[in-house]
Amino acid sequence: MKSATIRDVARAANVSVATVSRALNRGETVSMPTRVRVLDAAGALDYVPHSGARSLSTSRTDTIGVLLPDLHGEFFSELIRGIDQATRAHKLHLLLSHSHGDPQEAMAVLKAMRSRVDAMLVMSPYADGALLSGALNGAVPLVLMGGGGDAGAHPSFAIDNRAGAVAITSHLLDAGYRRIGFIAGPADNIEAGQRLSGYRAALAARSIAFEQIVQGDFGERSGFAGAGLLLAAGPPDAIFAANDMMAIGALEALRGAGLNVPGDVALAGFDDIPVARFLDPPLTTAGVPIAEIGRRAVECCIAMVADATGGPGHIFTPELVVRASSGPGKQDRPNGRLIREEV
Amino acid sequence: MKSATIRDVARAANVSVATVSRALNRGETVSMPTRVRVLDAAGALDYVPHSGARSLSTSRTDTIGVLLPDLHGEFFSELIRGIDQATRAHKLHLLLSHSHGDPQEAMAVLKAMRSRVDAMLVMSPYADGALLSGALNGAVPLVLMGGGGDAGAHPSFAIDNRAGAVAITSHLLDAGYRRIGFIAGPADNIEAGQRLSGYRAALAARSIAFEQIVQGDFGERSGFAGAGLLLAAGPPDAIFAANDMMAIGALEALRGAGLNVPGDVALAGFDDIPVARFLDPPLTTAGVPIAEIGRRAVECCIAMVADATGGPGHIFTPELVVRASSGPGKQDRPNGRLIREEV
DNA sequence: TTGTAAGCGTTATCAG
DNA sequence: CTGATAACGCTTACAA
Repeated sequence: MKSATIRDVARAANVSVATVSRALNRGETVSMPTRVRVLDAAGALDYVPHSGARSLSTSRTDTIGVLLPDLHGEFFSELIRGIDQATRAHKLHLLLSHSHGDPQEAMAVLKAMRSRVDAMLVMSPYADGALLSGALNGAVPLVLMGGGGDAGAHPSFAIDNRAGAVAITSHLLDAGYRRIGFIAGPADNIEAGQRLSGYRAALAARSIAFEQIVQGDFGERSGFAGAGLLLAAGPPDAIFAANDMMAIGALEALRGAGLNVPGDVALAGFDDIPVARFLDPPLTTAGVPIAEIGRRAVECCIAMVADATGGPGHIFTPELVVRASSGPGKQDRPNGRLIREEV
Repeated sequence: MKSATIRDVARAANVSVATVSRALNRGETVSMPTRVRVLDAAGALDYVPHSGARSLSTSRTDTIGVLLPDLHGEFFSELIRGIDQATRAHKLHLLLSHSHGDPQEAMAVLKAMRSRVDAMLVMSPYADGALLSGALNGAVPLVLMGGGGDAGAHPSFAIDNRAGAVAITSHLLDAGYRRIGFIAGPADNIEAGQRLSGYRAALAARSIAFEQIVQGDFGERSGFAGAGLLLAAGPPDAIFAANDMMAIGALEALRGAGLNVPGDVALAGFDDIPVARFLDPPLTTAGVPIAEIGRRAVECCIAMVADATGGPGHIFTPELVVRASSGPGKQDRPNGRLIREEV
């Protein structure tokens, strides 16, 4: 069925298209009777304005574009949920895309989205802020999420990864663990770098010499492999994975090696994705208000569309979430037996 | 920076706008030199076509609209990933929204999206197919995912929930469990209903009288509560949750009650979300090719845009995925001791 | 309060 | 091979 246009409605209601437009939008000056006629006609014809035509005329799209580095896993699921909440609350549409971390692809996507959105919300964990700005070229406001981009030029909603990693590492030290291995995130990922730096800083602050770092990529699989490497190198008594997904993989590896968590090796992650509390044992992690970051960033987008400044963004400080995976270590156990031996 | 238009490019390249358009699109008939001039000018001006204007002219948006009942959890994360893969492969955009299962809201969203997309991909687990078709009113092709909608009128990509539930239940029976409790999904959810029906059918087929059903809503929390109810009613020796999220909640409840899985109570879910294999114990479940459903559905959308029919859709048969959570039950254990007593 | 008409940026038709 | 020009559907001065 061919869609009705504003002309059809005008004809049906016996008014001009201008009157229809006025009656349907901010009907400043339309008499009650005509307004009713128009609304009835529009309803009867099942009229829906052509958004392209409208955006051509108003140069607004009522759409926020979102570019994420990935869509995999609960972290992004949460983030999208927060973003969706906010866009929906403001009756905006959500155009979603991702770039497997490839800057070239990210630029291409940004250009492709540019004419379809009022603002862009980008999570780019790489040092490509200039590229992104270039692709957008000031055509639409840009709001950043995560540590990447050049936060000076654009509002940025990020987390204090370093502080979070310091908190986790210090917590493990406080709990008595001394040999703490670290499964790092992707090498060129800014947030991953900050977490690594926090791990190191916390060790240095206590003059702990033991430091063991393996490379991961934020995926479960790499957590599994990373834990394997750490174990092979002489088991640490705790493993700190730079995100929860890798911690899940590490947990699997520890289990596979017949090691008890936290009895033999304690474990901690980062992000506090929803499933973290349902692991066995529940995972100690750095809690990040994932959905809220999305919400706030969208609201900043909206503000920028309105007044072009939109405010400064915000850095969220992760909250230390202690669960059983970093419970009492070996040295605290009664009579020193390994828990797994008791099974 | 004000965006350049096709006229700016035309001026810069010393040609007409028609030539620019031809050179940039399927440039059937543009001489090499002019084409180069146009491309250069477009590049220099950082020209990006105004998608609204284009869609006004071509009556295509190069966008697929996606409406999901929810965005929460790994199931939808996976689904979106599959959808995104396909849209990206075809250089289409992805307009995402959701409707907390509220049919009225779903209709409103559909109407709002209608003029912005070439096709709609809807997962509606409720019996509101007619409403959806009504909201769209034939303006754009509609492809369904999941059991809802009226699959007769539109291509539908769904899973055989009943067969999956029969497979899980039969597997539990084969493993020696006789008192199998069921945590159901939302009452009005069609897929949930099919799973319930499969559970019952499998019990009936073996003439098992024991049947215990509690109401859930597909969320972790309801799985936790549901398991609590089942335990209070006299512990079953196995629990089958209608999806993995509820199984995760149930696992938590069992753990909290000091029960061993599968030693005291076996557990099974449905969907095989990625995290299922990382639970402890890994979860027995009905494997559904979540991402593939998304991909295939998008491809069907594309086909429908092209030739208006797009083919019949597809019913996927879930695969029984047996993991440790439904391992040997009590009766198979050496000397009949509860495993948890050994701990 | 209502109507007329000028854009908005593209594509496509039709001449040249 | 290229250039005018008419849509496409809507909003918004400007007139009436």
